[in-house]
Amino acid sequence: MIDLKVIQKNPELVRAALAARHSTVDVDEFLQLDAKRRALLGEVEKLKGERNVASGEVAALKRAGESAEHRMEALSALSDRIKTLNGETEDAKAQVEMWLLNVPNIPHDTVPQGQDEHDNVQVHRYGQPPHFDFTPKEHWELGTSLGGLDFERASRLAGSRFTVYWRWAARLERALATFFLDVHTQHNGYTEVIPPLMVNRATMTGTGQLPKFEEDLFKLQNWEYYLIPTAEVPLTNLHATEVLEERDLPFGYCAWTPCFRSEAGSAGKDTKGLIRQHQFSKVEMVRFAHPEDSYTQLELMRGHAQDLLERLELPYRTIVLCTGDMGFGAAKTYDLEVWLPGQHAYREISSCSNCADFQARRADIRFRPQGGGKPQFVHTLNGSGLAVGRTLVAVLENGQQKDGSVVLPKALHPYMGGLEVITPL
RNA sequence: GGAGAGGUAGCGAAGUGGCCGUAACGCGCUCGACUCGAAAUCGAGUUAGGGACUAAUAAUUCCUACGUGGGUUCGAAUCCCACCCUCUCCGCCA
Repeated sequence: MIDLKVIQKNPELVRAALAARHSTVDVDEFLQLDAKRRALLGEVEKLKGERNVASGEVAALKRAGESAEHRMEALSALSDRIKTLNGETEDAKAQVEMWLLNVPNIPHDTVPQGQDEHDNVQVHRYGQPPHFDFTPKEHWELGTSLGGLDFERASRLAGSRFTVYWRWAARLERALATFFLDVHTQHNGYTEVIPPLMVNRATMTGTGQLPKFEEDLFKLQNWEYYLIPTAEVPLTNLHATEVLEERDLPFGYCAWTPCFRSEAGSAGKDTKGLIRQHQFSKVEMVRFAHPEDSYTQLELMRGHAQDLLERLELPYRTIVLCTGDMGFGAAKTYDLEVWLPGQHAYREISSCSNCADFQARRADIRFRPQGGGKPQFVHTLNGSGLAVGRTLVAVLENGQQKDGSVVLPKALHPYMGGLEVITPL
């Protein structure tokens, strides 16, 4: 949620920012709505003030043992008027809030202007796409023939966009996640968390999934619970409504959780393999930062994600998303794209965003300045570190040999019980 | 699922229709005194959100908030209804 005061004082800035994101939100309509709200509020507050004074007089009369009947009669009409006007004010306030909840974040100055993913800018690159003296296979072929991935049984159990992991694949998923968590907790100072995988509506609103993106979520029937689409949701909301201490900032949480996404609107996209699933696992990093420090923290967190790929010897590139391609809550986003030889393409494996105060404002996460003073909103950041299923894909496709076996990166050997090569059953 | 108790500031807690929300009292925190320094002690300060007026996130002033939402009333932390959450006991259960 962006700051109401920013829109009031600097509507031009907001208009420009929204245009850069192709948002169709109408700022002028909002300004009228808000003006109406304030006019109503001023009036109702004035009347409430009158009532408070008059009620005090009634109390004084009664204490003095005098009759207050005629005053009370007059007040009855005033109270009715307040009740009506108060209702109108509440309606106006709800409209203003709903508008604000549906407005995307304002991009940071350093974000490149652009229409869509073609205007994203590469900022970093690591490694070279490996050369194969045979035609590299795609991961679903490798995973299936090596007896690890089972798409057929998964679709029988559930439907499309699900996978059963057998044997080495199940172990590899667990190994990757454990490896990621170990690096985050032992080298990068993250605190490991196991959060709820189902959360309520307020939590989903806090990070920006609701009210705008309800169709992307799985919701339980007869329960006001949603399955989390990413651990960003529970981790960020861990401190909802809290006032943190400035000296504790910055700090970070990490969690390995399943993620559930309806993938509404991506019908036909990535229908084969592990790339786009209704259920996938991801290790997520979330950071809480001081507003003055959050872009430094974004670089740091992007480094944490990059480091994992380098430890796994996987070639990748990092791009900064342009204004037209950024997510709803982000002020700036880096995507890490890993090279997939089977697809002969770079594919997203991590997304690291600074949401600035956008989520903090929704979830009401503040910190108290050390010298005293009013609490301020913190800045929240989130990043994948990393998407586990997609990393498994990258490990398979990059490590494949001509005979169909897969050589595992050294960093994983201890996590795979010493296994170095995956060979057919 | 059954029975009971509770939800008030950073924490604990008092308050059962107006004199109690700039919220008693205690703890914590901040500043000051004492001290070589610290502890202890003493003193002062310490909720948030919104509106008006402003260059101001300054001063002033007003409104709102006692779990959430309704209701009764001239007036609700206090009375009534519904819901949420926490705790205790019982039942069930990985």
